[in-house]
Amino acid sequence: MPSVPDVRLSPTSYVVLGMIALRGPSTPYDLKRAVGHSVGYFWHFPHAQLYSEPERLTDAGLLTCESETSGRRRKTYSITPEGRAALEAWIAEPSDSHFQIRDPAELKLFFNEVGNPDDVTRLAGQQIARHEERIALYEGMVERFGPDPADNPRLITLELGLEVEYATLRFWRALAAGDLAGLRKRRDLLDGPDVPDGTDTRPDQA
Amino acid sequence: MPSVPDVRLSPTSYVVLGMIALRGPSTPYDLKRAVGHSVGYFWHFPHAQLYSEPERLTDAGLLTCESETSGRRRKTYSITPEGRAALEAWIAEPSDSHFQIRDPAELKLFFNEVGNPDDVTRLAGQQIARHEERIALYEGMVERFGPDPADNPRLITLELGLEVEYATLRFWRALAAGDLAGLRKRRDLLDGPDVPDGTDTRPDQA
DNA sequence: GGACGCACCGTCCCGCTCGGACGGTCCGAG
DNA sequence: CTCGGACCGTCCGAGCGGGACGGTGCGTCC
Repeated sequence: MPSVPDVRLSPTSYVVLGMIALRGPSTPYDLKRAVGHSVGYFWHFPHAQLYSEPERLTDAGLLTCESETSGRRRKTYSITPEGRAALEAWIAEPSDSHFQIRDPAELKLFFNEVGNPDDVTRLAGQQIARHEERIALYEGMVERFGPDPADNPRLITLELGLEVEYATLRFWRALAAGDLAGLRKRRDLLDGPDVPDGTDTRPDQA
Repeated sequence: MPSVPDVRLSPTSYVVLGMIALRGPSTPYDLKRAVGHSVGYFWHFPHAQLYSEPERLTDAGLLTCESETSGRRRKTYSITPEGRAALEAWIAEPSDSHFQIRDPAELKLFFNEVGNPDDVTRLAGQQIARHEERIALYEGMVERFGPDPADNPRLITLELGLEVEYATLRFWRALAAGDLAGLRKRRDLLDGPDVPDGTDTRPDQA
């Protein structure tokens, strides 16, 4: 196996690698569309990177590139055994970091003290609408593929997306209704009132 | 009111503005710590930006800067009326974008087909532990401040964080147990089995 | 059937982001 | 006084982000 120049593989790298592994040889534009209606829903990747990243990965020996000569300039990338190995290694290795939720609305909520109170109400209304829309979208997808995740393993991720969307929706509805206590109560109903496990990680100062 | 050179205000900008609005005059290091045990939990901001961003904002007239002369070089930033106005305007204005969940684990799950099946099991186990830890941390914070969000409006955001953490935890537990159907069932129990509202946004191709 | 219009596709650019390395500062212990 | 370690600030280089721009192919209309 030829030695691979060490490159930093970012999440973007793995998305490219993964998409090509799942779909077979692809052009950047293929990737753009594939990402756009799958992982793109919860993690946005700007399209320009889907052009530059495969180049990097080709240099690193994880992809090979075939340029079309006639007509529209177009490059088709395929995954190499090294690429597949790198992808599998990443999947198998323990995850390094906790998730991030990048939600401007959440920031606005946090800083709501400086605005005026009914900003929060408006914000909540907006978020409710937004998340309802998302849920309808996701539910539609589930419906079109059948509810059984065995049919399409990629749909498992959709289920996670739905769970999070519903949770967020519940939160904003409770906030709009001024009933956060009810939210907590319903949560306990599902999970039991006790904190799960509780390693004694001490929360730090706030 | 002096005219303000137009600058792009990013979420980072508003975090800086917001933190200074809430806390009063602060040094970048103050901001770093304040962010670190609040918004930093769900949206990571690299510390270097908390030094450079206030500079930008000062140029834009949204902050003022006072340098300490003696001892350690240190700059204390305060918010100007223009800064506060910009912040309030942002809070009031409708949110532009949907949240993003940047979770490497979610990506790994999506690409699980290419790895081997028990990678998923290991992943689930890891995530369960990770989220339980987080929940314990957050619950600890809630406890220290009392459960009544009226006591501290900043804690409302914590409640959202908890809701999302619990949802995610439920998902990974269900996945580990091989019972995603049960997950869906419990969700219906909370929200009713019907898709909320459903604007007829058609899901696109998959 | 040439000219036009528009969707499709690829590239470039520039400012910001990111994380880590590095260096200075303060304070307590030895 | 000196040393060490926590505290604090700056710098740098690679990567990200998103929008502008330009080319390509195809259908349409005169």
